[in-house]
Amino acid sequence: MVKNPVIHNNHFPGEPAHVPDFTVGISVDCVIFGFEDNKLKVLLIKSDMQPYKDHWSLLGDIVKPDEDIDAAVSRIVKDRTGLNDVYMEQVRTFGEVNRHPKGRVITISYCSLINIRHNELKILDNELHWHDVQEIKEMAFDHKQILDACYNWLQYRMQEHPLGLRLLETEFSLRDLQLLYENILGEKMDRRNFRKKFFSMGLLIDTGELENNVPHRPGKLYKFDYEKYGKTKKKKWLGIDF
Amino acid sequence: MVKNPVIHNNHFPGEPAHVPDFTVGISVDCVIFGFEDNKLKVLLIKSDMQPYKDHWSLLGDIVKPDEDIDAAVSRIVKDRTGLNDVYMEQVRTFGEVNRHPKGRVITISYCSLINIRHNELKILDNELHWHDVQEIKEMAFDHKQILDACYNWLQYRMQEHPLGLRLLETEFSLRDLQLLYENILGEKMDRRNFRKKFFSMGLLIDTGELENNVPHRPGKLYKFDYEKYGKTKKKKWLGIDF
DNA sequence: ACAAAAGTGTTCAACGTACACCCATGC
DNA sequence: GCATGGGTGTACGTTGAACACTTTTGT
Repeated sequence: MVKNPVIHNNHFPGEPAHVPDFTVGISVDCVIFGFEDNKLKVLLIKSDMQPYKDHWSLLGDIVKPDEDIDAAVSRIVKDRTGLNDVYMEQVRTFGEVNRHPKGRVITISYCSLINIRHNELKILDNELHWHDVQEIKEMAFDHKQILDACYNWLQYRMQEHPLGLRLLETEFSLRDLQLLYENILGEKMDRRNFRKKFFSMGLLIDTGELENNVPHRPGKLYKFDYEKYGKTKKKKWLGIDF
Repeated sequence: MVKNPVIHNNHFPGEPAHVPDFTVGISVDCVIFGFEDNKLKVLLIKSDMQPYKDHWSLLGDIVKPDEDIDAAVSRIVKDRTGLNDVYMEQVRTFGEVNRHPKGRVITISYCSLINIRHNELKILDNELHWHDVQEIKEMAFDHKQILDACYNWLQYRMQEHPLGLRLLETEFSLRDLQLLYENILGEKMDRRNFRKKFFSMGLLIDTGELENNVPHRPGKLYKFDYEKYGKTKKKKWLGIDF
């Protein structure tokens, strides 16, 4: 499927002298995380390509020739979840020669975090739905490797930045927040220390509301102060502000 | 230069159903850092492509159709510096539609760290040489943006991991090490605290040698214990051990 | 009354930071 | 003997970790 794999120049340019005329496909693959029932979930569909038919696959597509990479990711997320302006970040590019059975395809992986209840799945072909990240063993292509990289990325990043909040409802209890951290990081935490740490950031707004329909003393509900957070000085990472 | 930009399917596959037949170029760009005269340096050549002719450019090349991405980077580094087995890491992929004047080219940027004295520059076309990172203002394509991302990456990473040592001679004084950190991070540090911190890692081997030809009391020379470092438990980051 | 989780402070250890003096060498 | 940087220790503040009891609500 690689056509005319001929390179027309060998002069070691500092940059390509022209676009070569062999075909390399560029795709993006989206690891869209959600959180529900105290479990980290990822949105997958079934592959219909041999030899991976019926294996689970990330949501991906070819990047169109006149489309920015981020735009391709936004398009996929929008088409599948109905959501615009989703939090997303490039994680890593995978391009082993034989990673794709139909030819050379290099894929740029992105991680997105969404609230699983504030979206509605669309284009439900190939059994699009949410899967427990912990249960996933095998996947099509090198998608397990990509998922692992994104999960690992999430674990690191959420220890430094309040990313995880995007997985929760806009109003949440500190219990919700702690369970989110405990489940994604895979470790129990001390409730007092956890609360202390979050309050000391000064970015939680007490809504005045309480949980309801809980069979115990209801906890306070908070919102995250995105406005204040936006004004705080942040370190840069790979040229991007957080 | 984009040929036949036609996509043959619109069925939202979880993966590309086949490699599309429009041409997208894939390149790698290498930010090869060195350190000399207390300055961080990067290896650049002049571009000979309009409209960037005579602008400085990173070392890059098209990824060959049967070549892994890492292999392309190794090839470029080897061809330019003569070095094998250089430390390198993928940083980020850049792919704006109009980033390249000759068509759609997506580039995967890598950062490499080498000892500027333990290599010999090869293929010296287009004024290949080392430049002070601090002095670089304008570059060809989006290469300034790539350089900034890699510099920022280096600043972060070297605060967590002893990467920077790869920029020094195999035997170095603590003064060398501190100057390296101060220059790359752009801040003065306390000598006693700096030494304490490095010694507490337990990864410096006293060679028994001393500096010579210095107009003051000579400092001890150390080696880094790569063997012991290799055995220490490390955290994972994007699926890669450090 | 009981079950379940909310809410709350203190102590200790580890770590980072600030800071000043004597020592060895070259000139 | 003087200039230059090498080499060292202590005190303090901040941060993260460990740890238990009272309060509020639903059943």
